[in-house]
Amino acid sequence: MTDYPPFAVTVDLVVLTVRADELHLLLVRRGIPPDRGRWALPGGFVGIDEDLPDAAVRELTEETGLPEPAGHLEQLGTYGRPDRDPRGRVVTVAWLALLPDLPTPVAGSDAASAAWVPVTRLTPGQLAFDHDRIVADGLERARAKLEYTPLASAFCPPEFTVAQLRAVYETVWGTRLDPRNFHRKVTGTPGFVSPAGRATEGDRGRPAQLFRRGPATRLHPPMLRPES
Amino acid sequence: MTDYPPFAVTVDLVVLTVRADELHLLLVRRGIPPDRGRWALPGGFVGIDEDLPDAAVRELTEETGLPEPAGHLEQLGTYGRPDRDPRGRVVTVAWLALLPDLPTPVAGSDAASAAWVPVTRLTPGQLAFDHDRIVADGLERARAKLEYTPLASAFCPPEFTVAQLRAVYETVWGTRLDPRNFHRKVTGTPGFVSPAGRATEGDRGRPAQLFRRGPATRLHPPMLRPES
DNA sequence: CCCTTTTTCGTCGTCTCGACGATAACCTCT
DNA sequence: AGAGGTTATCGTCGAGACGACGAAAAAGGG
Repeated sequence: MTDYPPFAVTVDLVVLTVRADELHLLLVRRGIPPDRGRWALPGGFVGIDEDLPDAAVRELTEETGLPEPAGHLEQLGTYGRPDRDPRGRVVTVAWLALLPDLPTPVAGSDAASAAWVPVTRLTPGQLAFDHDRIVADGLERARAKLEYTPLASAFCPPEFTVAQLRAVYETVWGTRLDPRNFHRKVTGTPGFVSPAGRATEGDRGRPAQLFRRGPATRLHPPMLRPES
Repeated sequence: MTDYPPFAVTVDLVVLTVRADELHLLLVRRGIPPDRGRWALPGGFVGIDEDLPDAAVRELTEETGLPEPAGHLEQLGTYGRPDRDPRGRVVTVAWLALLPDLPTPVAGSDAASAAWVPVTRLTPGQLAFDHDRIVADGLERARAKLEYTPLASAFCPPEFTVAQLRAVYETVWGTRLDPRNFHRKVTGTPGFVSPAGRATEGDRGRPAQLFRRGPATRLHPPMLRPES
């Protein structure tokens, strides 16, 4: 190993959630150089004996303060431009996490100042390193995955209504969907959701049936987002 | 940088092509330990000042002997289990390449023994390191991408017929497709292919129109593979 | 000239989707 | 209690896409 170029390897997390009908991204304010004081993706160095998914889960639980990641976590991509980190050659493995809106406040161990930021309020050049591009890739991946997977339910609590699921699609895609056609599509696609048997109470309007995530891993046929 | 765990970073390539109505994978026989003499994915270490896509393109051109990668190259995923390489902590960034059938023989600089192997002849445990899993992920990615992108044309020469494109789908998916419906779908999807104006000569049957790749980057609606 | 092969164009029933009407089942306010 | 508002759920209808298949066009080989 002595004659191979030495790299540092990190994980960075694009953590998304839907709250108040807006798509939010988890950011931390950097407490150490470089880019001290700027907003960045949560992440950190991978341990020398640590597997990559383990490192991602560790960072996620540390930053969100949650014992168990209830949503979805998948590898997004690896970014390693030679000049992306002034400290040296750092390659980062980026991960995409989709979480339900957390009742727990965001306060991890080493994230003194972490915050949910609406993605509409992100401006180019705002984030440290190449995190702008990583976020853009994560958003595009999330939007695309809603089309052909049932992953929208990862943004929802264990039991949810069709309207909550529709709100996820509308928020992530930034479009409006017809409630009746959406209901037909969701309940008609086998394995998308399975009825929980119970219904909501106390809200406005007619009570809605509660559903859980179905066993399907893909949507056939896919839920296509409206064009333009 | 001195206090961060040192990693080695490599790139590995899942290079696919279609020849003789079979999907083939490019493999090299390892000339050095570990796993000396076993088949493995082409790849190598990333230079300390080298960008990741550059390293992938470099390895691809070295192994295939082609000056220009005519097909398609995209990042597949990163694999970094702590025990995946006995030499130490090696993280590899895997890439997926789709190439037309090469008239050039496969003979790279440092690949004394490289070969195209039909994917049907791969057996579990045959490849070095964790390359079995990387190949499986690459195959699934390629099969899925044919559904919603026009990437099947990456397996074809610059000018091709509808039947050649259909053969790609049938070979990669391992299914049969109706020639008439496939023709309607391909020529009816805007931007999938654009007519080259010329036609084939000398083959059996009616001459076929030649097409080039169209400007579309996605297929709307997607080309769904038949179920089961 | 007939047969085979392959490409290309049509047809028809089925399925899905978008646009919308209509009804059901709750709430709140008076 | 009843009226009105709000939301969920079910139906209907036409347009478009798809699978299964027939048929014509355009070549080569006997």
